[in-house]
Amino acid sequence: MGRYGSDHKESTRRSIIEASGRRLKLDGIDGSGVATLMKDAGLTNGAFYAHFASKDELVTTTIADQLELQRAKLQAIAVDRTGVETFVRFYLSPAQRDDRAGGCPSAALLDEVARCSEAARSAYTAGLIAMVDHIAAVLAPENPSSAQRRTWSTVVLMIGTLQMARALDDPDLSNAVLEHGLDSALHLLGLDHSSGAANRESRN
Amino acid sequence: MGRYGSDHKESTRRSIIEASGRRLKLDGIDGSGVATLMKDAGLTNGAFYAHFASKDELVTTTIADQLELQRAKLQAIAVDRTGVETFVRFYLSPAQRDDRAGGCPSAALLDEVARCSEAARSAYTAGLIAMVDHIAAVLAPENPSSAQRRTWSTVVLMIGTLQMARALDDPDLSNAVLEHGLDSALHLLGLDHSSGAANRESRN
DNA sequence: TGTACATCAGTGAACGCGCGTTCACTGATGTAC
DNA sequence: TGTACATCAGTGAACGCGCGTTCACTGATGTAC
Repeated sequence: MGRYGSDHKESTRRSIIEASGRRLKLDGIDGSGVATLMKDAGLTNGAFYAHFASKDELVTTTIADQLELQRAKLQAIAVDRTGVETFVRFYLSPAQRDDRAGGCPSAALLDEVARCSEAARSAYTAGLIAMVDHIAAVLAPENPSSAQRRTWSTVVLMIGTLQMARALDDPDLSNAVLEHGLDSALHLLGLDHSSGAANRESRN
Repeated sequence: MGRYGSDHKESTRRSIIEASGRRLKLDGIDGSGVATLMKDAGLTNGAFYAHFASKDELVTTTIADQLELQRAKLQAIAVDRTGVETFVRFYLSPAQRDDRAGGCPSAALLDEVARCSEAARSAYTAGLIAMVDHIAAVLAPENPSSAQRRTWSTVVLMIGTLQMARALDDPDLSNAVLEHGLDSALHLLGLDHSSGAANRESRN
């Protein structure tokens, strides 16, 4: 054996992936260089290729890891309908909007993922399906597929809302878009406590 | 005067902005170099700085231009409620999804815009407000502000849906997400012709 | 127990390349006389 | 009318820099004998 413990390399690999998750979400995929990613993990650029065959392999691995982390968090919080609402309210909060490095990978990277390699898009697709399936199962335990439509729509609404809230340079408008998105997300999921359109209109 | 007509430089500038619109949407902002942008416009890199002070200035100008083009298109199509529905149906079509270079600037660039300069974000914000205001005015002519909530939510839903449809690597799932997004967008706008939740459920 | 060697995660300089930007120059036209 | 000059959009080479990637080397440890 060398000078390191038997699980040292694996733990280094994990620290690279975790640092990469934060950096990619903060600066984007094209905006993050290998040297910066390694520096974030406390290493120098040369060690990178002992862990990954290419930057694209790290990107793919990071996307899969980020979605898995988010799925675990979703599963812990969204145990029932009230839990789903809690998750949605947290997701569409100013705190989540302002935490780019620690927040949702989809909101930070979705349009870049669309330009990524087949491997990265495949990892992303698998991660998203897992989360949508979980939400649909909570909303309609007896018949999850019946909740697929509103679940997919709500997920893309939430992602789009967070992206928009980050892009707009007017803070009041950004907050308003978050609130509108929250109302509509809960409405699409059937989790709003209003009696119909008249009630919703009155809140505008 | 030099060897060119009096409006030659202005028309060259326009051709750079138009080529830039396509290229930025195709390869992203970080993914598009000045030399490529100029080559797309039929020029060499050196001429760039006779038209723009920096790449960021072109990006800002291009974002403003793209949103203005989209606003003009929206205004031409969405003249009444039926027109809004036509616009939404076109937006969430496979053809729009597959036309990245010619399609929606928000769907192609929204998460990159969030990382852009203040000037670019400001141009984006102004462009989005103009479009949302137009739609809200068509939906509720007597009281446009009452339609702001559902309009903003629908716009972010549409953008998120198109991004997701482009990121997913399963064609069937991508099509399904487009269709779910369309149903939900029309529902949020009050343009669906269903009688309620039961009808929507049955379509899943 | 002591010494020579193998291991291997990590270092840091270097590769060729494309980035955003600068600049001396080109050359077709209009103007001056 | 003919010639010298000014104009200026566009050219293309070059700047320093950071990119993704490669590689000879380091050095602390475990193993062999």
